[in-house]
Amino acid sequence: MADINFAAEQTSPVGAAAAPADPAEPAYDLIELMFFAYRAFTGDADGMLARYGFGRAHHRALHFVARHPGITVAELLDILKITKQSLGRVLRELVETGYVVQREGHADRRQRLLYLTDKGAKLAAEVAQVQTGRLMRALADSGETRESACRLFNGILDPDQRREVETLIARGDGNRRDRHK
Amino acid sequence: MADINFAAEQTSPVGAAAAPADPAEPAYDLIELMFFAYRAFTGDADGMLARYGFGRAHHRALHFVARHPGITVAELLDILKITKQSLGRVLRELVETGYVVQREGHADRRQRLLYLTDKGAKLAAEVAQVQTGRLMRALADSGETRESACRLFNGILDPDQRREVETLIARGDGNRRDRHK
DNA sequence: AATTTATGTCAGCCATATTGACTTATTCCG
DNA sequence: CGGAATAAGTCAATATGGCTGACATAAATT
Repeated sequence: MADINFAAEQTSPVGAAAAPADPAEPAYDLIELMFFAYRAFTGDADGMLARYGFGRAHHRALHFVARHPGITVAELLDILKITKQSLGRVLRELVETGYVVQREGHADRRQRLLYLTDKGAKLAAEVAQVQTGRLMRALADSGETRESACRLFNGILDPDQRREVETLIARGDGNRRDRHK
Repeated sequence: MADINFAAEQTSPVGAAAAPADPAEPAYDLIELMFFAYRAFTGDADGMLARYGFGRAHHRALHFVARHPGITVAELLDILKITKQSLGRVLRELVETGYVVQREGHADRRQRLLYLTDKGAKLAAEVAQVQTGRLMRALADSGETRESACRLFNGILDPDQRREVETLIARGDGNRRDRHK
């Protein structure tokens, strides 16, 4: 009780508002907006997947299999940065319920290549569509461009991860069946 | 096996690259950048707190107590959107290890007002500083302004949450002891 | 005095993650 | 060919952070 931090009571009388450009000043606005924004963002997927008895882990697996049809278990582990055991349970459930199928690798028959079933592709697309709606609305309401948003998010990554993530996203885009024009 | 989704193999021969302005097109770039960026962002706090035997839940409590000294348990629950039982465990550990103290409410003696100890304030500040560093580097590297980043994150929130979050952040800023100018 | 509110707590459950050890099938390599 | 390495799967135990439901206490409100 002797060492309570009386921050609130010790404020100086002169209150300056937002935007402290001082680099030593904690960017509480950005920190907290990140937290609340991400919670809202993942809430979309959480709610939709819960209706099928799945959790966040299932969604992540579903999403990246949707984006990289034929991905191997090892590659998926590398993206998600979880253990084989954790992914194993989730993947087994997705296979048992008919959202994902595994096929033997062509070149390397030890591999289990992952694909979505039609049912899985439909669910993944529905979730992606809702998330896209939220992000597009955010762009419209904020007046930001998609390019600037991408640059900002990319900048938040560790510098040595940026190239890797860019490549991954580009690779996913290359797997699209619905490319037009 | 009959209903595998052969998305990858069914692509049309004409591949258009990035930036589809089509609103019906899933914004996979933004969706995945959100995921990777948030993981990197929380990784900072996770790593630092783990050295003290704490997890992500402890960090969140610590952070919001730092920002709102004298906050009540009910208010903290409202911010974090978790149950009393979940917060209770985390809070007890933070109190037992001397990072948080509870004082009886002045007006309402049922309340337990939460404050950080000096030790707690130091840890919270250290984490906030590292997160701020990441976000400031993101702004610098992306060429975006802090204002545009805030607008974008705010836009990701549910529209009816935006005012509430803005108010919360402003209230936290009002509790700063280190306001200058 | 009765009710409501703020907080805390007990007990149990679930989801997601971890580590470590081990198996099986297959490929790679000397 | 045969041994080592690799891809995947599995068993068992553990930790964390959520949850529900039920209940207790003290203080405020009516």
